[in-house]
Amino acid sequence: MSGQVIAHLDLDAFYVSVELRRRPELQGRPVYVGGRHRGVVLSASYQARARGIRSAMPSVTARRLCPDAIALAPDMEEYVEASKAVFAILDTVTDVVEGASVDEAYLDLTRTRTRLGRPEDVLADLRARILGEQGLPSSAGLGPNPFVAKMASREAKPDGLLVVPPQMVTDFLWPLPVDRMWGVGEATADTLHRLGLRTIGDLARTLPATLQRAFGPRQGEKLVELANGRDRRRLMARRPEEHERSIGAQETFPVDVYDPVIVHRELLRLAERTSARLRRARLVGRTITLSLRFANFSSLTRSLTLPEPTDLTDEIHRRAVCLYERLGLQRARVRQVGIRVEGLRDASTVSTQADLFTPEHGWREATAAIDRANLRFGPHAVQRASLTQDW
DNA sequence: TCTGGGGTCCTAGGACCC
DNA sequence: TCTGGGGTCCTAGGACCC
Repeated sequence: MSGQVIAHLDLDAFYVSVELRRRPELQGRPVYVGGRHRGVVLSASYQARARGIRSAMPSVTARRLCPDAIALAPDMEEYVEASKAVFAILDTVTDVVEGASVDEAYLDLTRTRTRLGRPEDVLADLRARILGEQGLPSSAGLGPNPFVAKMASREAKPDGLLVVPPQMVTDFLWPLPVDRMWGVGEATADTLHRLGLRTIGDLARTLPATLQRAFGPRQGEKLVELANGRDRRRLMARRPEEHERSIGAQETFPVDVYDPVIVHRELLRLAERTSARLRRARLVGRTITLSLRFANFSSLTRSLTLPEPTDLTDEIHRRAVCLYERLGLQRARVRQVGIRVEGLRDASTVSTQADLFTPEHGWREATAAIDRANLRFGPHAVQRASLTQDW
């Protein structure tokens, strides 16, 4: 295990940085990218953060905190393009680039020294190229494993580089507050605080059995391992979308909805989005999950597993509606609905023979035609009639 | 007009099978 | 007369990440 050299590279305020490339006049101002209606802040400039704006904060709260901040609507296509360009730069350094999301990646630099020189110089050069060629600032961390590299890049932000040699790992980690640790969210932090544990060092020195009682065997052990700077995970050379285990879509209504007819129609839209993505990825899935969030923010999920996997809009929609109807909701105020398909397999491994003798056959042909038309003429060129009606 | 949308992984109970 | 044990699948929920 020893001797690994892992880097983590993370683009700073990614969505905002992409926007600033094309609107340089906003540089230095409090700017955030966020959903407009019932949305949250997706990315905030450091000037906006100085005014208290944080990602995942409701947009209305951001506006209240800083009325003169500039709010921008997200442009995901642009961000995905920028992300691809950055990954192309990372690919020039090593074969082992593990994309963790659109704006961060792990790189294995264990074997690049003879070819490229010191890892910290490689990283400095990468950051300079990403800034020079793409106009995007980034931060990077270097450590003996992915977790330490990630923590290092986090502490290096913004626009920094932090190297944590193996013998410095505990000196680096242990003074940090537990809630800064990757893998510790709000719920875990609350429990740790109740146990009197405030720093990662406190956590590292706690008996594993104590943590396993509080968090379960796996999570308890994981916390102790990470707090001690140990992470045995091996990187995989791939993009995040290359190992998808589920595909889904969800939508929050502009206003809470009572009418089941509106929910049914939204489920059709979501089934269409989900199944189109399945087909594009040439995947089929067996388990269909319906999720609901209500006005009071409580939520539930219901799922069912089909005998054979599917990628058909109609099948997914029908099952989702069935799950919804089975709940027997009366006058529920629905805030959000979602559909997710899991148990994914390569579509080519699944026989479609049976379809030839079932009514589904016609649907498969029709669906393929709709997908082709939408590819050529845009996503909404061909839609089911019930989606084109007004509410 | 508080609280998105895309995901991953873990837990836990019951069914079912050998 | 109490009634094993393990593995896998299914379902529901929850924590976490960006």
